[in-house]
Amino acid sequence: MSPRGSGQARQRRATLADVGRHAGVDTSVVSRVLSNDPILNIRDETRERVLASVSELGYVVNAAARSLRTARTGTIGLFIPDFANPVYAEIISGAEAAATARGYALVTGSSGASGATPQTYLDLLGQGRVDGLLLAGDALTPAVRKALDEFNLPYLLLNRKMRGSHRFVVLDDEKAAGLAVDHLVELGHTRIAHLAGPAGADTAQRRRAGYLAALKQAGLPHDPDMVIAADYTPEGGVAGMTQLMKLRSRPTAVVVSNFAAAIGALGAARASGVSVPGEVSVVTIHDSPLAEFLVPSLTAVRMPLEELGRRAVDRLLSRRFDDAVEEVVTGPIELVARRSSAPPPAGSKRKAAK
Amino acid sequence: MSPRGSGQARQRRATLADVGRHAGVDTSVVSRVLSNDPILNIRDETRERVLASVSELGYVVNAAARSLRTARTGTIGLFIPDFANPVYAEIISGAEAAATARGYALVTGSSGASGATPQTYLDLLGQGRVDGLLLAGDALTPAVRKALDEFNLPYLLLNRKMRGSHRFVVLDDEKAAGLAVDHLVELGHTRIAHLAGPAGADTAQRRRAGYLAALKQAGLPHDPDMVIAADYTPEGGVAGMTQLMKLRSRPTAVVVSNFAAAIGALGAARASGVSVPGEVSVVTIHDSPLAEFLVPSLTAVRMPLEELGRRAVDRLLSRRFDDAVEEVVTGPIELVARRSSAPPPAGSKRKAAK
DNA sequence: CTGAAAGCGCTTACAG
DNA sequence: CTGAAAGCGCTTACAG
Repeated sequence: MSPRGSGQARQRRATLADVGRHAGVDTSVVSRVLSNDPILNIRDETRERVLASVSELGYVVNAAARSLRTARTGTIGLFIPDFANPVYAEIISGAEAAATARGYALVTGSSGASGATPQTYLDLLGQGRVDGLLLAGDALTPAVRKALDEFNLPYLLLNRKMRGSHRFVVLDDEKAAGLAVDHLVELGHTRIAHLAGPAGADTAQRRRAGYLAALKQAGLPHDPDMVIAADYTPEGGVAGMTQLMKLRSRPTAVVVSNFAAAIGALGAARASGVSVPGEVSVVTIHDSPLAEFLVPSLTAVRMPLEELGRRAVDRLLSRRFDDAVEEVVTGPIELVARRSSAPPPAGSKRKAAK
Repeated sequence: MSPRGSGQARQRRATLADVGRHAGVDTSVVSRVLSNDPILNIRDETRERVLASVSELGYVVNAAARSLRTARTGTIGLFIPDFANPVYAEIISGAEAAATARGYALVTGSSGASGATPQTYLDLLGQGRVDGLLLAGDALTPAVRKALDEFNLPYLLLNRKMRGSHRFVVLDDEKAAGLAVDHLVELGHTRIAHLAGPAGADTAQRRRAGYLAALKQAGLPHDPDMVIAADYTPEGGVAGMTQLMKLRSRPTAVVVSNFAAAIGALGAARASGVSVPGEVSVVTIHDSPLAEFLVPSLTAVRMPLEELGRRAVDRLLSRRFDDAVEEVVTGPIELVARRSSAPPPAGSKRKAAK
């Protein structure tokens, strides 16, 4: 392992040939026994002997040799922009479960880590280390796409649609935003703002669309001042909320597109002396174990992120490369009501009407 | 890639032989040109021709073939218990940077994911997919250890010491806890409690030791009632803080061993009607971008997690397998003072004395 | 049916 | 010095 000191040879691992010799059969027989080749005719007694040798010698297949021979690796890669985003923890969990269930290894890497330029990870992928790729966030740059096409490497966009690509698995972000709006409408709100995500983010666009559709459905007017792009960060939420609080006629409720931004929004409201939910209700998309512990605890729309990871792996593994995959995960989306949402203040109607 | 439909053969990728043919040289020459073999004597003109063919054919080395030949993979694995713990995001970031800088790929996996039993990932590792392993959390169970020894696979414990293992890279948790105590002592606190982590966690033990040492250093008595084991979760913090608030003679400050637990502790204080920092100050170990946005914002000891990841990779790659590695990362540890810590309430001296 | 052989794509010791 | 050949450890089509 050491770049220097090549010595210290690792104890040699048992090979198929070792097992064959030990059991007195050909290596091909061992291989077939281990892969349960239905064609193989072998006496039970011999099979037992082979298996005993395998376990006695501690034989484990050599992935490199198998992969060289079969041109498959049994590994799929998942690239995410940032391990710090808790959304991905759940996605990874589902993806790992699905990969494991199918006998694949899932390796996760970050496409934006310090020092890891896209080229770095492309080099790795181009070397045939994975059979397919799940790409979240902005991982599919034009350069990456070109390389994937060149390598003929199957891939699927995860939680992201992209112009010109017909291979993605996403959540029903429209519905999620709609649920948030519906909840606020039921509480009696009529002036509902939206802290949308960054302009470039495709999830943000779909949530925005869901917000607008739900407003329309409820017969509420759409005020463009009430929709503000905000980064998916606490700072983004602070900036957006601060702007909303400066409006002549303030919203009585805000649908925030992202949990981190919602934390910032709560902070900004507090800083401006605006009571939540007394003066303004806040609902966020994506729940988190922390939501319960914020002040006030945060009403959130829970998304089926594990299911998203699971479905993405399943689709990647079960489709031929050139098939289109355009799937919206149908897992349960539900609003978890907590303290940050309540009926609008008594005076708000009048205020809005003036 | 598809388990069914094997057809749809991927376009064949260029091999060394293709490049050699294209450039009119032997494959071995191509290999040597690409690896910059200093022994190789070749005319500049020929070298250019080879390189041109490489780029024209889009040749990329086949990792499986290289790995089979060299018995090395150029990959190291990092196993963490849980992607949802934000501490690991920073560690991964540092580890990826270090691995990339050394020409290695870092693949990250979770040892505790649903469905991924230890055996599952052991099988994968045993197949020779990585040259070495970084293990965080509880990943090194006795079974795992036995297997690693059997496979002669180099590994290093990350952020964890373990009885009987002399291969680890950890942070200076004692110092971190000490800084937290020192900060509170400077503010005038004399009754400083500790929400220690779970009994089994080695980081918890070291933080506890640092807490005790700092108390002693400050000449403060150690009250066993003031040290309470608490899970590294918001719920753990709630339970621990609730217990502390019931003490006859309450602490005026609490050093919490973990950020998630600190969030729970703040919640519990609020629920009990105890003002932070008015009645009790809270300091946590590990900073987070969220600390700023909690109510009150949370004083935290910032740890060099990226450096931990970086060092672990460096040590794993530069040591021979049987060398002992016992390293405490020396990166900067610093206390970030925010609103959750303040001088003790005026009456506290009297109260403590009664 | 079954065993022996070919060959996946590399790297590098070695014969010339 | 340099090119050709061996061989890493598998799997599987195929000859017998």
